[in-house]
Amino acid sequence: MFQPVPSSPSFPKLEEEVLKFWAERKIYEQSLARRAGAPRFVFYEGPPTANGMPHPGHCLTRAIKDLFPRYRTMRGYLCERKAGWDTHGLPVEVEVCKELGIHAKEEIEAYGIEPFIHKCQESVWRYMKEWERLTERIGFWIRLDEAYVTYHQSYVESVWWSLKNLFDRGLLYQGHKIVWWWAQGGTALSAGEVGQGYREVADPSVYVLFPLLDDAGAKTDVSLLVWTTTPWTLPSNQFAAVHPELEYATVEDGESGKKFVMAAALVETIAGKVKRELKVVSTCKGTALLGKRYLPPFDYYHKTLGNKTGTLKAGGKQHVAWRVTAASFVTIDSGSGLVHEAPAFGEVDFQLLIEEQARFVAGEGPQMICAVGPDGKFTSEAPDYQGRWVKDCDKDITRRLRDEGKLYHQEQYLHDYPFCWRADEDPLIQYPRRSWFIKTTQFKDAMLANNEQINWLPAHIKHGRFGNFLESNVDWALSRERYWGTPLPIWVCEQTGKMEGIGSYEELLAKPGITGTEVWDAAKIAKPSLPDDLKVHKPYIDAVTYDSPFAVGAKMKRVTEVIDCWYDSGAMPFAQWGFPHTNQDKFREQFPADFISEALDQTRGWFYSQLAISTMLFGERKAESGKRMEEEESSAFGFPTSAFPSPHPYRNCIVLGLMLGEDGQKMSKSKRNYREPGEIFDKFGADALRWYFFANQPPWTSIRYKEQAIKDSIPEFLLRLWNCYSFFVIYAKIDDFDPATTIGARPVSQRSELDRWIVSERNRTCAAVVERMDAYDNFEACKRINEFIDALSNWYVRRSRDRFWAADKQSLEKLDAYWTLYESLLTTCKLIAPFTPFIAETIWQNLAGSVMRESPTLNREFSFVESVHLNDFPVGDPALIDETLSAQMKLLREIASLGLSARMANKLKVRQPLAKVEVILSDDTHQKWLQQHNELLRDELNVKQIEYATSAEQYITYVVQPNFKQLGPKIGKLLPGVKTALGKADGAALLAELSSTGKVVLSIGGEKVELDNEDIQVRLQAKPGWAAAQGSGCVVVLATELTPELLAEGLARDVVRLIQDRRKDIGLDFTDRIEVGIVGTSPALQKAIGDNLEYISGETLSIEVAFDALASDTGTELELGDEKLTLYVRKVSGNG
RNA sequence: GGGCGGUUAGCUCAGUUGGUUAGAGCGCGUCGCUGAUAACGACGAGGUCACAAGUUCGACUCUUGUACCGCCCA
Repeated sequence: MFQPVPSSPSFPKLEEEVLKFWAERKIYEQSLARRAGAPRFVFYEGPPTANGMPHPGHCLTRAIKDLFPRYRTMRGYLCERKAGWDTHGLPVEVEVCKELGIHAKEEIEAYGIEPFIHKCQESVWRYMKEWERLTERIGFWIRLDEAYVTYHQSYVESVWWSLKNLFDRGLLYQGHKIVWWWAQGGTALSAGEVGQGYREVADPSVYVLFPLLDDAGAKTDVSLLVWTTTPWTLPSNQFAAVHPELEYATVEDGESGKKFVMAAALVETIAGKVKRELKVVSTCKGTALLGKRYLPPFDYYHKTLGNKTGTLKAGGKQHVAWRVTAASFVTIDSGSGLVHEAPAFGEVDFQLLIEEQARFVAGEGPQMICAVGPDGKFTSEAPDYQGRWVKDCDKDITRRLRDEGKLYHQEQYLHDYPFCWRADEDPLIQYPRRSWFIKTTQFKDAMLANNEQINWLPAHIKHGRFGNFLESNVDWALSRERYWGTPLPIWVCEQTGKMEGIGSYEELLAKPGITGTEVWDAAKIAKPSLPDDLKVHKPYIDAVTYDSPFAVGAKMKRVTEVIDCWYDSGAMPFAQWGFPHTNQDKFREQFPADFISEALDQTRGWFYSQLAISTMLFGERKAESGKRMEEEESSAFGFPTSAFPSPHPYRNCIVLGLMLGEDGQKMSKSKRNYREPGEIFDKFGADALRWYFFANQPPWTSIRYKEQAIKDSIPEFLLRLWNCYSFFVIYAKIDDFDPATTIGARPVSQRSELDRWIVSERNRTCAAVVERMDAYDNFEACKRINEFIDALSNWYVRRSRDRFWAADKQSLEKLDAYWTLYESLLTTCKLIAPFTPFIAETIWQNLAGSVMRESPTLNREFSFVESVHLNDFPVGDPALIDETLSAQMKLLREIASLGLSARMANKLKVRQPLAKVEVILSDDTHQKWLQQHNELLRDELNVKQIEYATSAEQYITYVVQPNFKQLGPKIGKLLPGVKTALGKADGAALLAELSSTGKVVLSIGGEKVELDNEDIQVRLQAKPGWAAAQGSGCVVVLATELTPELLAEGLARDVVRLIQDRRKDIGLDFTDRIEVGIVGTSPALQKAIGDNLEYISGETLSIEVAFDALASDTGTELELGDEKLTLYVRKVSGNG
């Protein structure tokens, strides 16, 4: 028999019990075991970093990641879920630095790289417990004990293998990258860090004159008016850039007579700034200026290189620097329309240099000029400022230019500029650093083609944010000059500079003349607790050298860099298995992923890194000439690792929206605008949170975290279902309905219509949920589930109450009701299991568990399993779906609703019985069916009689409208005319014509239009003066006339209500008998009570109703309509 | 500055290839039920669908522009 159900359960507490049950019975493992050999549904876990506390945003990610694997498992797939942790990278180093109270790289080196690395390794697990608890508590089934970890040796070696592969294919190269550089700390900052440090500052904005040179190289009297906001970069000037399509003007300064070139559109602006007249001498397009040479403001480089030329690829020669070039980034929003270019100190400027270099024959183009050292101070190449911090020199440089007459104008320029987020006073500078790159640009088309095949949710990501990002692909700057990361596995010959890629530690050890491994051995002896994984990390790996194959006697030493940790996570599809060194079969089974999901911020992160790496390693390689990689690797791994069909490494990707805090701001720890996940679980439970995520909005909308909304999931969904469940168990226990012992359910076809209806709704819902969930649409699926629970609770149970309360415990109708509700609850459990796994399990345990325990025989019939999550997902039986019945019931509910609406509008409360309602249908298809349900409607609407009117002209008018959707494409412009004509015509007459001739002919603007039945739609409109309500296809009219009998009945019901309220107030049991006294009533009320005495007594269990005070009760003053009365209620002792 | 997304009821959000009465939940109001009961249910008020132009017989929906918000990048 079922266990009693608490009416107001503590969901958090129930959930904890479910967690215990899952763990004890190994339900997750069982769910996989049941699918052994089944087709796989591959899920990849995007590794979180465990060195920060999880917040509600992470809950969403983890909930979605759980939902679809659970669903697919129930649908029959084998879905293994391997956890993973992202452990490398700057954020980890920063955390450790914070702890140590240091920041600069020099400080780290002073502290010692070895102990620093140890601290990093320990730090990555700082919040692991919290993460694991969150993961388990939210019900995310994933193998935490088998998690992949990016710093583990096997993982690092997989990454090495992939990098060696790229290196061997010539796809890894060294170049320059302009980075945001913290000169004082000697380190580059990541984009995230730079973003944190923007402040509005006023910088000098200077307009400098660069005298143009003639063809012979002699100075002319015309200059370029060049703009910059970083005067300190002027000594490193290489070009002046114009926009080729802009209009430029040569102007003459009215005061000084100086002539210079600037953007024509800015002449007025500049004239205003200098408060002088600028006379336009001539104009030309930007293209006309291209190639013109000028004299830079400083001659540090110009004096030696000013006349240097190089050979162009296109033929001919050109000066390498100090000439006008074209750049599309030049605008007329500010400045002069000519921009000073020092390629060393800006990313776009550097790009321009690269493009210039590409125009020249190799080696003859411009070399990068840089008069600034990594410490942010001028080098000896700018002797006037040598050793001084560049920003400090802005003033001196400006003064000097003014003194030399090269400064045309100077002002302050307000803009956002990044500062070091740790050291507020240190402005960052853009600075070139040597860096390793991956030639991703070579795979742009392949990546785009791969992307094309991915199913993105929402769809706009494919060609929007992600597609655009791929279109503007630049080579991946892979290396980081840091400490805690996967070491770049390139060893370089100290003599020749030639390099080799290394694919594993073993491969390294096999090299001839290996030395340096003792450094690790010694460290391990000194500190035996060190994880062995550290031996492939700095500083130990750096110590390992071997004999150079390129020069006798020379050693191979590792380059110093580590790699971008995004590469680590992007390598996860194979590195999680240690592929190809181990687990080649696992990789083969688990590639590519069917499903991944992360938040929007991963577009340029994990979504990209995975796609890029996979495309390069496993994509088609016909573009590459030379080596036959496919053949080579086929033999090595026993199967080709290349040319996986697109898409890979993931097929479906849900891009989650960002979650904002309660105040609409980004969630941040310091603002405290969210609650710790743990508190949410304790207060509301994981199911409430999950349902809020799944059912309140599509997962990709950015949602504002709202605690109230999480709380609302409880009454709106969990409690509503719980009430149905509780209702069932209460009465099943009263009636001894036990599926284990009660005779079996009758076939659905033999049950009542209401039963058949809810069975149909149930099967419809299952089919719809499966359809939506297969399309990764949890939002719509939840909506369907919610509608079903509503139908179950608000119609099925409500309309079945009489049957549950029937006296005859063995009546078939009653048993049908129990069986139908029982089955519906069981199916609902399965249906909601992936969404709200806890409540599903709790209910299942009681409803199915008792049968399993008590009746093995019956259980064979049901094939109950010990957890709801071991079931197959219910897909719905089309044979049990009755669309007609569904439509009929919907109409019936609408009529009831309209009736109530009409009552409300006419202030006829439901307690007041009415003689009659008339229902007018625009379509009588279901009329007969409806008439069979008059009893139900009479009850719902409290009326004596229901009539379906045939001749209804007295109540309604027929509004005839064109069927826009049908007619629009056919008659187009005539439609408004048709609409007007139909509106003006007599609707009833039109319909009569239509039914007799089958068509209506109208003349619109001289054109004849013939309409048939399909071309029009009829709407009923209630005529004023009636208590009526209209819906889309029907009108309900109330008879408002109240006879004395009806009024008396209404009063009697009022009295019943008052007595019942009173019973409740004085805490009577529902079986207690009472005596009632009513004083101060009018004759009318007395008569009403007298006439309905039997009804009143029966409803209220009164053995006597008198019009006197009762001695033992003080009485309660009440109002009934306009009347005042005093009510006395007294319990009759001995239960009457 | 560029890219992407958003703006619908007091609040949080839906709105399916353009079709003429734009929905839900919460909150609010009115009422009902009183054997699911500190629940439950019904009904209602509340919208110039951010603004402006355009395409169309017809625009919340498509196009363009503007404003504001958010994210990413510079």
